[in-house]
Amino acid sequence: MGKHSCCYKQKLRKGLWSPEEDEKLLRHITKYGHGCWSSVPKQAGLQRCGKSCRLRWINYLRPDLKRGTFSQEEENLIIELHAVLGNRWSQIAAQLPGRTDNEIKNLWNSSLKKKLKQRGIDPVTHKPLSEVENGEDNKSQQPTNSLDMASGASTELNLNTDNPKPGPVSMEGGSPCSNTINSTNNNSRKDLFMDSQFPIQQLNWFTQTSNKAFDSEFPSTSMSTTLFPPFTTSFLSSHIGFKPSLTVSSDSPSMASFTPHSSSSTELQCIGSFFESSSYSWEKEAPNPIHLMETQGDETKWPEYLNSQLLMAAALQNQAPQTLCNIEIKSETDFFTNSSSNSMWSFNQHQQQQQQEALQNSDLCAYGHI
DNA sequence: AAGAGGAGCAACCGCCCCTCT
DNA sequence: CAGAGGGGCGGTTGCTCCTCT
Repeated sequence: MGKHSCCYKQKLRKGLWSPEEDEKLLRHITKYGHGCWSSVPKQAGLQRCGKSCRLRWINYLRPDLKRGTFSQEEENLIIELHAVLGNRWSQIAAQLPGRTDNEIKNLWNSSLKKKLKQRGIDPVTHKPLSEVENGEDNKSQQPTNSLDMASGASTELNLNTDNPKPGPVSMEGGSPCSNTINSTNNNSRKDLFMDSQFPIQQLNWFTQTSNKAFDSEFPSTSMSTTLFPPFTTSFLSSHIGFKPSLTVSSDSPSMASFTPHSSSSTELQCIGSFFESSSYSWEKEAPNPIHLMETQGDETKWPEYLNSQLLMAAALQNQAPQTLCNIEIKSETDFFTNSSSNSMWSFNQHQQQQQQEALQNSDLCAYGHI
């Protein structure tokens, strides 16, 4: 227990990542996948802890990340999910395509908590503050979140407790969730969303019935109506979404420069081309910054740009991101291989259509298997 | 214009769980 | 079965930027 072996190693860099480090990590994972994270730094030539590499990849370099501010719908969804799951950020993040647990956690701590308080809702219990204050004496007997409350109230909310592990999503033919919350089984709660088959309509129903105050605050954000049109399959069926983020316009000059060279266009060339063409602004820690283009228009962080490039390529490959890198990426990068569910695409279908159109209109060539 | 304070974000830390030997 | 090692997660910290005074 305690620190990992890799953390004992000396002379490991800490702090912010430089573009060179990002490039090394990106190249390595793009080419080989991450495999064992502890061996990634060595193989990639990084003076970093494996965990640090993993974190960097998950929170920043992963191509499916959606950068930018959270939409109102996303915020509302986070609030509703938090009401049920509490601070289980990874499970909440699993329901928000392209968002990381860290991102959501930061949003919650910096913004959403305050918003709820301003609206008179206790961010811990999701109950009205007045009610929480009045019930302070009985706090020890009160559940801390809605799910606990549900179990305590013997709410018959059907949930699957037999599938503790995430698995292929198959919502056709009816919901696999066919059981009830077992208040005595911690795993059932823990895995509530891990199985990715939690019926969001029931969640919505649940939050509606268990927290009237919340709905009074968000009367128009009922997920079943706003976020979730009547899908027969659960929106929540995808572990991690794959929502392209076109934060850089398709007619950006720099984007055109990302088109891979015709001669021996290897993945390294593509990535290198990207880095060279990126308008990524790194000023403080890059002693020898990669050649940066003059920013034309709004300055864009390169990961956003990266997202666009990788995802556009994926989109051009018939929305088959798993073939994007011609590699297998395991573990939390399941978005490459487990993105078979189309439900996530429904989430922002309109946006994607726009992106598709942008792709078709642009002359950007897919760089195929990078 | 400069300093203080707050907000937002990236990254680290410590712990837990799981798997392998 | 127990210990070691790796992956993952939630909490926390620290830095940077922005706004206000």
